[in-house]
Amino acid sequence: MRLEDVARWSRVSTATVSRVLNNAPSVKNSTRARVMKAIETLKYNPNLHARSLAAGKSRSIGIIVSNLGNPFFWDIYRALERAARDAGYEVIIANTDYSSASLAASVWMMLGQRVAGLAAIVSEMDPQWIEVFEGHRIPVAYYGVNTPRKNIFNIRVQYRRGMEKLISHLYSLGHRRVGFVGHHTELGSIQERLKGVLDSVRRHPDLQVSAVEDEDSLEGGRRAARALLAANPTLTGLVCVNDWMAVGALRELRETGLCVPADISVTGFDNINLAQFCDPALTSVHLPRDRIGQIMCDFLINRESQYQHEFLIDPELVTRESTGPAGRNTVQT
Amino acid sequence: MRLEDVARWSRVSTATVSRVLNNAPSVKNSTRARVMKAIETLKYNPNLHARSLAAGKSRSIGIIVSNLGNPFFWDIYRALERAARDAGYEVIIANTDYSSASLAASVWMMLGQRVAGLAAIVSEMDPQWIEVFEGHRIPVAYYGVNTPRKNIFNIRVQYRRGMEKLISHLYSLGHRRVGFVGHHTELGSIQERLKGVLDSVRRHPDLQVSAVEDEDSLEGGRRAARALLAANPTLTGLVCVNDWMAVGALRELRETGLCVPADISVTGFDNINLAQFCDPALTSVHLPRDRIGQIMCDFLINRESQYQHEFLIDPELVTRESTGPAGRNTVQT
DNA sequence: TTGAAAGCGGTACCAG
DNA sequence: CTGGTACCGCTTTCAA
Repeated sequence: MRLEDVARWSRVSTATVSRVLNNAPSVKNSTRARVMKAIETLKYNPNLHARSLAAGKSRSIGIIVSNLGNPFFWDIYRALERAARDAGYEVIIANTDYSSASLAASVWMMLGQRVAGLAAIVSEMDPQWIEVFEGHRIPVAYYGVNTPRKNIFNIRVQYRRGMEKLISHLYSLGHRRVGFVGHHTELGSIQERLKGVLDSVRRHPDLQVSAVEDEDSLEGGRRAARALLAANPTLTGLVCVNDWMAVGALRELRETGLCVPADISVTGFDNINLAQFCDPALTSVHLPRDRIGQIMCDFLINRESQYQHEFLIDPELVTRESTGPAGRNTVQT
Repeated sequence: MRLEDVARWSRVSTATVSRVLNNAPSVKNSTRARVMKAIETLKYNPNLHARSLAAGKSRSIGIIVSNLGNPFFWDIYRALERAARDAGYEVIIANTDYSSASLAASVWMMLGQRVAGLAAIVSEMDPQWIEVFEGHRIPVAYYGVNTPRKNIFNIRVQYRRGMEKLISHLYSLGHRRVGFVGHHTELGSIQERLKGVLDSVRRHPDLQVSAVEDEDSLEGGRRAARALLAANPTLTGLVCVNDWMAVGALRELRETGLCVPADISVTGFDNINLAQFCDPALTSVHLPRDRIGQIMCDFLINRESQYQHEFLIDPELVTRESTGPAGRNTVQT
């Protein structure tokens, strides 16, 4: 079923059918109706490849994320998709699993698809890619690029400030020995969170921090918590790189018989919905996923975002049940 | 940067470059090397649209799901993606949000993309689509199509058996008044779960069931639980259509001050990872997402699945902490 | 308001 | 082993 079939059926040229398909204004109503009917009865379905090849562009924007299984990314995707769809665009997703190889493949694919714009929400985004994109003239919205760069649209979360808020919160509750549950710490934006922790340490000389890393998953969080406690049984607080892993950590603590927050406090990051649904509800720091998704889409499509080149986010502390005064593990001096 | 540029640079014809790109065996090593180098230095990136238009097919398979935000669907997607990638295929995702309109759009898009195969894991899949697909000659793997049909590959979960296992489990623990947390009950496969519940009622005449529905989300589960308890304060058990909503329900119960399972038992469905990470861990029924994803992909790509036309799954009961003997709410007769 | 025809960037068949 | 060259299905001038 091709354009030509529809054209023949409705006794017009393919050009006219094409016009109808694209709502060109210059088509007589009667012919338009005839063509529409043909499309209908023939169940014609345009070949998107041919369409974007001929048009030289595709009505779709791409989004690459590290781990869609983590609700944080999912929320951003949702917001971006909604905005894109409202503007008449499709969204193509790619998941990288924090793998550089996978990222490369995804980027390649997006480029091959000739997406109209690309949202890169991957902590493993290597600066080299930025140049590749510039060469391709395709607008890209980044998330979490830390090295300042001119002429790129970047959403930068002030992780360190977020982490500092969390750490200060714990410190003021009397915690002096905390563990950090991280993941893929070699990566930029994540590294940033760890730095936030370490900075806070410097600020509070009597604070001891031990870090461990595992994969970004419930199981990863659980294993990390286990490792941390095994090496350091007297920890009174667990700072997790994100809520997703924190939920895993909570599970491990429960298993061990430790009560949160009576015996040990736990903090997350991102403030995903699940943070309110786990037990105890997680103290976290809020990242506006909806906003992020919208802004990125807005930039990609309209290209005239009111935010020049960088959009800064200062995460806000959200205190819930998982943090409390340092309890029985506290050294009695 | 087009094929022709590469051809010119390496002093060969576009045909040869194409051969190199597709690993055709009949290319002299020296020329292959030259072309490769050209591709490399020019940073040539093939236009996927042109490619699949010319080839008449695309190396990608599509997957349509109802709610990727629910880990159940995510797990299936992951398995399918892994299998597809191993076979050299890309995977295109589409999410429908349980909306028929959205489903139609997704199907249309997949058809337009000329996917090599399609996995439809949507409870709202209307039988009419099956005919559309047959007209398009594209292999489709369905999940949860209940009305028996010849010549389609379908993975059918015996929801009713699963539900019966859950209900029997509760019944044997002394529960006689249970609530059903459902969602979109007008849809086929979900309807099936509700039927499972109702069937069990018939089997146990003294069992009372009240049902409520809400959206498939943590919040939805929570609201449903609230509604159920408000209308029926003496329930001793909550049967949820899936784990995702069950986690939301657990939250509500905790809020209300009810202890699970001491005061009220809760069951899920799917046995997603999160079921082991929530508190209390959920009693559920296991659905092998990995297996499902693999089998679907296998069928789509190799088309000679050892499973003829239907793959039946009999969900297995997994007992955990969220269910126990009917407690204080039990009527003292 | 409509049609004819030249591409868009590849693929693949047919020669050589 | 390599080149020439019809398409693939649709968009988009340019004329009519």
